[in-house]
Amino acid sequence: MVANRACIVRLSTYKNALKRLKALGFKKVFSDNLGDAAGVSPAQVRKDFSLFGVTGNKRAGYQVDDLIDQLGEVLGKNEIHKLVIVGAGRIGVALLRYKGFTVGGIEVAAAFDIDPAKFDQKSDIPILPLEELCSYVQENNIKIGILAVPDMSAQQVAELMISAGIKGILNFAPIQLRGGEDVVVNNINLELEIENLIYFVSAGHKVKKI
Amino acid sequence: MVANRACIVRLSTYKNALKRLKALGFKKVFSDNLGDAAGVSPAQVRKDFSLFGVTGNKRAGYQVDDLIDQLGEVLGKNEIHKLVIVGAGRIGVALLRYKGFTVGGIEVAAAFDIDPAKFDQKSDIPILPLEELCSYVQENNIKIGILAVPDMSAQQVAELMISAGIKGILNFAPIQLRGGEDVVVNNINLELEIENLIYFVSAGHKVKKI
DNA sequence: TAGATTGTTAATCGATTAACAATC
DNA sequence: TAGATTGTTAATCGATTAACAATC
Repeated sequence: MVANRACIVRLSTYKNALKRLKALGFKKVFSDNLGDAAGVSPAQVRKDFSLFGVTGNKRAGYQVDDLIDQLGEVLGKNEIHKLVIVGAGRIGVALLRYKGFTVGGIEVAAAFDIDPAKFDQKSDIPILPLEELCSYVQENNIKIGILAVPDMSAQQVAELMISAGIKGILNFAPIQLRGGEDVVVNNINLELEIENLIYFVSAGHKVKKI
Repeated sequence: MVANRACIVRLSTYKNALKRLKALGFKKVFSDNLGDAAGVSPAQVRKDFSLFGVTGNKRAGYQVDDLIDQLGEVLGKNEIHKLVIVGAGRIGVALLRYKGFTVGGIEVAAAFDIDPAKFDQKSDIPILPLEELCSYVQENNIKIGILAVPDMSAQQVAELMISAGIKGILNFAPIQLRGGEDVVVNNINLELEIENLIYFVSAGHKVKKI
């Protein structure tokens, strides 16, 4: 069996849960604890691990530190990954300033915009002209980009990113981006999430997870 | 069969796609077109519709306007829904100012924070003290809230929201919120999304959608 | 050792797809 | 009418869960 996105998402969730458990002083955990913390069944936890050769000790569960490390290995998170933000509007800038990334081995290298008023070449994380995107991405061997531009230009800018060599896009525009064979697009669509809440909150709809 | 979250998400996606098709001048569509626009199979489109009694015309496809209306009805989006934002940090404020909501029948009524420096009672969308959350939510009969506070206080603030009567939470904190029987929690976890991209972009992993 | 928990296989469950009769 | 597309049923596919042998 090949892992699907849902499974990889769970691996990340386990890792996050483990970090919190570690902060609470846990030295080892069982599939039971982890399932609880991640909101899935213990069988699911063990199954996911077995797909990736992540192992523990029969009868003795998993060593927290060791497990975090194994999961980081699978997820490619034991190195630092650089990314760019395209679009320095409200969302782009909020992400630019977001401190949470640094902890997780993710580094925002630079942002890009077309509006000269946004440019800020000297900052720690510079905001550069969009024309420089291509050369910057290539020179710094960046593979991941966050797309936070208005809907109308999203597809066009996405193509620019892809032509520059970006292979993974986190898309904030509420459209179905046409990527390409070897490009992964994950979407964050706020309105859709809220619409979804409205549906499940409205009278009488039974809640079903994920 | 009862619809699951994935199905409801698709209904929203169809509706968004329809609005774009409408803007392009389409008067009617076929399950084929819609599937393309939403990135799913035509059979899936028809199946989803049939679950909710959304119908078209044999041989003549679907009238765009009519379909948007039917979907809006199912999704409870033909009225305006108010929501509150809890936490007026970077993300909270970015959402506060986000214009996209107004189009979609979603209205941000107010935001809340504990920091007096953030208060702004006079603005169109006021930023109020957290202590007023409960009475505000009850007086305005609000059911949906966006949670954008730091991780450490997220669970506690969520419980406050729930006790005030909030039934649906869009959670930006990277933790598994313990909600409750009749509370729906949707999570947006930026780091997790990026981690996911890293995995699929890293050498040799085959891409599988959703 | 006895008891408990893993890792894995088999069983179940649910969602997607294919196919086709109905029909405009 | 003939052709095309819906709506729905049956078949397939995949993911989750249950169960249990292995074993620390």
